[in-house]
Amino acid sequence: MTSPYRITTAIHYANGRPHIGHAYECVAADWLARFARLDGRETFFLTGTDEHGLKIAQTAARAGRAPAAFVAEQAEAFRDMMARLGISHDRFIRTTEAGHRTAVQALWRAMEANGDLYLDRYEGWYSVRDEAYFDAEETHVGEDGVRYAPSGAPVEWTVEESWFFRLSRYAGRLLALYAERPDWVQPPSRMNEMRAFVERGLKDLSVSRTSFDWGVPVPGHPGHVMYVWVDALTSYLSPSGWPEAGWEARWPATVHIIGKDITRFHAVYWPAFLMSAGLPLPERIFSHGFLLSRGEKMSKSLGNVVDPLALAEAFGVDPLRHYFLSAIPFGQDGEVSAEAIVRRANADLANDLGNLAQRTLSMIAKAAAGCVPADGPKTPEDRALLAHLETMVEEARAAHAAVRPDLAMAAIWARVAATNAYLNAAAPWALRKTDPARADVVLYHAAEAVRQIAILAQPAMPGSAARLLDQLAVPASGRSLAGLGQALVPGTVLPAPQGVFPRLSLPGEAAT
RNA sequence: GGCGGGGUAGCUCAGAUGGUGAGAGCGCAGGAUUCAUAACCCUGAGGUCGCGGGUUCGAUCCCCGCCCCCGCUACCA
Repeated sequence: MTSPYRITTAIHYANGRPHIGHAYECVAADWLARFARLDGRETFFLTGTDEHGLKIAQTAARAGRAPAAFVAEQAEAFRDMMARLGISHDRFIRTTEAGHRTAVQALWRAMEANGDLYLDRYEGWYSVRDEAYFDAEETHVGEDGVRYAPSGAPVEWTVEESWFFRLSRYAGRLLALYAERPDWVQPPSRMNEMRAFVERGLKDLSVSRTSFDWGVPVPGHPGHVMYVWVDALTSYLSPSGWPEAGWEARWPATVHIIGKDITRFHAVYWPAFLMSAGLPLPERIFSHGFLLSRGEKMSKSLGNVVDPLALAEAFGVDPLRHYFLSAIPFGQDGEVSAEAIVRRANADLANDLGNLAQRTLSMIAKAAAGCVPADGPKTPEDRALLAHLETMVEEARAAHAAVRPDLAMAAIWARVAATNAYLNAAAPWALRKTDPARADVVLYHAAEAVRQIAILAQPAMPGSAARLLDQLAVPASGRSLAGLGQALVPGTVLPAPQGVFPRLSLPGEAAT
């Protein structure tokens, strides 16, 4: 009944430091992976760094470093960020690993054996700074007589011997794939773009470079290094051990989580490579949006760059994760600011969930002698609350299947609000004086709600949710989705309640 | 230029195969309450559903035109 769940983030280009976009993608993928594990699925969560290419060689050279040492340091920076954000990847792949190189070369040979690779010449206007060729129409000749790329970098006519991949062969098969599985790429707008791109016709793809050597060598052709995307995309496959036996346990991926800017590489080139090599395709590509600051893409020149680790440091990892997952419809661009994170954390975490847990647990501590109170005859209100809780997991599963953490969060918070309303209506603090047995029943149900909510909250906020479950004395064995049915046992001794979600304030603002 | 998506409450968004008073969360205001993290709960304020035409008994949802925003339009990643 449970199928394996294999998820990847994009492979992070090791040319720069980790930024908030990497953090966002990692947190989203982490939520998906943790949810799958919680649901009892065998999960393989892969992330890593893309460490080859001319730009990295150049950046390393500028820093006076050997490329290998430079990328090792960069990879550490990514690992460190992930550790600090609580990312639960099972494998961190680096494209400079020997095993990866072996897999890339094996993929190359497989494509070659299928007749999809041929040696030719690539020529055009090349910009060294952009590391790219441009069509003549894209360039312009300046007043100084020099021809420039759109970026403003000078270009020169360059002829390079290059291997080509017969991408043109695959247009029909790609269109058939898109037609058969319209949700193969999500959101739908990205699928439309990919279909339009392929319908315009595909040219063969230059897949080797002779202008630098920091990459995977083309087998049998010294002087040629593989185009970085052949190398990078294969990093999703190489951790499986392919082409050695046993790779089927780790491939194909259930979903690739990527940024919208690299959709084409994943939705066109990658399936074509795999088709050529006779390998199964990933089951889905999900392109998320960008994080914006003050309505614009972050850039150093605008001075609106937001550092993810600084945010985690200032406000806590879980509030940051909660913001990423709940505040932004996954797939769309979203705004990030300290103000927005604080507002969200105070509204959802401190006021709603934190306060719900605190009022429930402190009433139990005071009135029920610190034990799970006794259950009893149920009123229609009790049944309504329980019924509402019971549908929470299916809503969350549907959101997970749709790769929409935001919808799962909305489903959970609907129960938080319902439980607060239930408590207000039942008023156990008043009942305590008139009908203590009934007060116990109400508190029992409130505690049950907190338990179930905390279980579902674990993928988003592992640390905070665990603290809630600790306070309800929920055993480790009862914290999975399968454990949702294990109701609290009256009489269980509970630890003294402690606030889990403090109210936040902006730096410089008086705490209230 | 071509193709695609979008313009709905202060903000972020949902929604209606055309028809009782257009929704949610946040924010804001008022009320109630005091178990709780000045939190929770209730109520509310009224947004010409981008602009102008058309079709229709009736359109914000259909058609036409216009304005604006965004994405894609291949070999940087």
